[in-house]
Amino acid sequence: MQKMNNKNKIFIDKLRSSGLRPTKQRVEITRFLFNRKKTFHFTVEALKNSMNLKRSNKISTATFYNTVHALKSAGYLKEFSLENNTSCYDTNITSHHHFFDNGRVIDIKSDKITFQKLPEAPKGKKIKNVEVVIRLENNN
Amino acid sequence: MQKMNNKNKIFIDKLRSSGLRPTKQRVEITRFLFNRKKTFHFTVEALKNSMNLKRSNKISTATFYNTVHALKSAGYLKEFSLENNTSCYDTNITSHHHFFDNGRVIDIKSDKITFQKLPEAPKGKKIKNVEVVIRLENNN
DNA sequence: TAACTACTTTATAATTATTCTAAAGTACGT
DNA sequence: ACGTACTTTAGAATAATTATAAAGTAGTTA
Repeated sequence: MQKMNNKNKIFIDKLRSSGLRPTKQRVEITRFLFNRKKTFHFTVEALKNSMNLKRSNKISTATFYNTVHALKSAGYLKEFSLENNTSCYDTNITSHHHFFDNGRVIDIKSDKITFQKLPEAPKGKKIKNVEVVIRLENNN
Repeated sequence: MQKMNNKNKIFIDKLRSSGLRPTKQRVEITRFLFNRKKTFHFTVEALKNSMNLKRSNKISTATFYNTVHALKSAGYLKEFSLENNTSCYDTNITSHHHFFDNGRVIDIKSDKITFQKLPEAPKGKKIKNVEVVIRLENNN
């Protein structure tokens, strides 16, 4: 398909290492997700709406879901559940925590939270990761 | 409706203070949830199946959802999202944390986790609560 | 207690997020 | 350029949840 120009190399590499062929649609999605200064959070539905808004040739829902899932399985995205039972994905894959502020999600750098005490894992198990959610509300 | 015998008084009181009339169905659901030694976790679907299994006169889905929502809004249940984007409710409303072990949820007493450092809330906001999820995996 | 009214229950339809399906299209090794 | 396995797509299917509206009930009032 499209030439493997340098512009897309890193996105194509992400797709390949996620086990996906770099199709036109997938490269565009991956570029949209990772070609930016700051990491961000998104739901698949929001991603779809946002990308398809300005397109005449819409990318299908299934392709969004497939691509996001593969990127997540490969470790390029982190997934977490929102209050309203939808999956939210984070392009920030470094270990970190979150503020939840009425549906808005804000990153907390890992070093902002440290533990004095943590429980042992039950026997036969070990800790895979520790995630903290700090729920916020308005003052007074 | 049914006499306000002592047997059901505490369940009826829970319903009343949740803004619900103590109907037969609601009292039965509330009794099922709170008439036990240990707290537990459930999804609405699981609750419904479990209670309706042994009943000839099934309680409708809507009644389960309505009752659980009201009890949760009144603070008698805590809600959290599972990985698979379904709502899980906890009859343990004391502050505590959770192990997530492949779909199984295990309580962690609040005092098993203490913090050395926590971030400030953004300006205009304050911390409502802090929830920790420790994800487990099998050894080696 | 009888009657009334607002709140409930219920079956079923609607909705939302997500996954599946199968036909038409495309990447890429040969 | 060819062929095959992988993709895209629209639309159907599924799962969890919420909405609807008709029939039933709680609780107040007479």
